[in-house]
Amino acid sequence: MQDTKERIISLADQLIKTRGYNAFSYKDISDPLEIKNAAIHYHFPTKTDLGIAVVDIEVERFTTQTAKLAAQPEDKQLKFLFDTFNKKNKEGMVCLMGSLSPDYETFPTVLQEKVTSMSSAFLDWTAGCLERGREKGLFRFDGDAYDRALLVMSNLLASLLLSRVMGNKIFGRITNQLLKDLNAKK
Amino acid sequence: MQDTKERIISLADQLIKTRGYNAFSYKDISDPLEIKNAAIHYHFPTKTDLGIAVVDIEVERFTTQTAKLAAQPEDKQLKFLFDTFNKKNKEGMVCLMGSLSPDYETFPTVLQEKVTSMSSAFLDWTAGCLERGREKGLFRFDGDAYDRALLVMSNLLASLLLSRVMGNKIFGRITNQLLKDLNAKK
DNA sequence: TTGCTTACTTACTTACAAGTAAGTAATTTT
DNA sequence: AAAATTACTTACTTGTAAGTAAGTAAGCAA
Repeated sequence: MQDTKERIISLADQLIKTRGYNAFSYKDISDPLEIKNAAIHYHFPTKTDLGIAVVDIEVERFTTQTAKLAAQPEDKQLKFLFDTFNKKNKEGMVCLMGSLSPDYETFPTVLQEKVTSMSSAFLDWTAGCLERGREKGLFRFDGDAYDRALLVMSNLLASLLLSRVMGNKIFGRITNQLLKDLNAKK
Repeated sequence: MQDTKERIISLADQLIKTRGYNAFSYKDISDPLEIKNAAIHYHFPTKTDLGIAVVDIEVERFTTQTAKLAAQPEDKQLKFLFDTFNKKNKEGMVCLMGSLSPDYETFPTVLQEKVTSMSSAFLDWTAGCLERGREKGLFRFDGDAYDRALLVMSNLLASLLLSRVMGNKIFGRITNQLLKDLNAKK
């Protein structure tokens, strides 16, 4: 029955990405899973513990997925990142960072630190990918790779947020233009 | 005593931009203003009514401010937009769009519509500014002006969110690179 | 000067979020 | 076979969010 725990995390993950951390309650999880709210407290004593688990799983998933792609050319690797966001957009979700960052100040320190280190992990990977890709002539951009990674991440993150408000075609318009700008050709 | 109403809106605006819509309560307003929560309900029967007022004021402020700048060259106009965001960053706030969009699905339709039309107003203005600026040779960018406005808005919005999580120097790194990219020179 | 409106307060209610204490059935360990 | 552990449920408690009904003091209007 260990998969109750995984189902709780998975539903919490969904709820955060669709409605936001401060807008979901244990009832939103216990009802669909047909368990009692105390069962959630058994696995995750506090909501913060659950939030931490969601962030940890997200980072793990990102780490294993990107590790699998490490041998591929950097433009393919970056495409994986865009595809991940595109999938979220189709599902009506925003990314975990986009959902958690506005609520950051309401979090206890332990959760804030998790969010910050998740953000670092994403940015470091993206910066590395862009840097190596530029060296190989796969990308063309000015300035520091880390600064460019900040721009790319912020565009991806915000494109999901704007899509939610302005309709989901917005996502493609932003990412297409973003990819064109990075493209080495011409 | 009409300014109680204005103080309520102003505090709600701050609370949304620092802690998020679903994380503040009438008590967070009534305590510092030294009034009773029922006094807020007198002016704003529901929390939705208060949210709508906050959005309306934001759009009004934007409209009057940009109208004042209409005669200036477009690069100065765009600088005003960046300065506005820079000010929020210094105050530890995110923008209203960045705060409200993740919670969008938890809003009743009337508030959703307000958020969407606020977003439209910002994007339309930015697209117009970029388009005219490009024609005059003040900006240099590829593609549709509206698509470019989407990129600029998404970078500004997300730079405040990322700054919150990664430290507020992030804002300058993103916006500097963004302005360099748009700059017509070289 | 009576009545109406404005801007509140007092004192509730209802609902629900978060968490806990104690118990239990099923499995695993010793 | 007894003891401990796992994965829960039952049945609470505490706190707070959102909203409301009824009252009131001050100002103005006829």
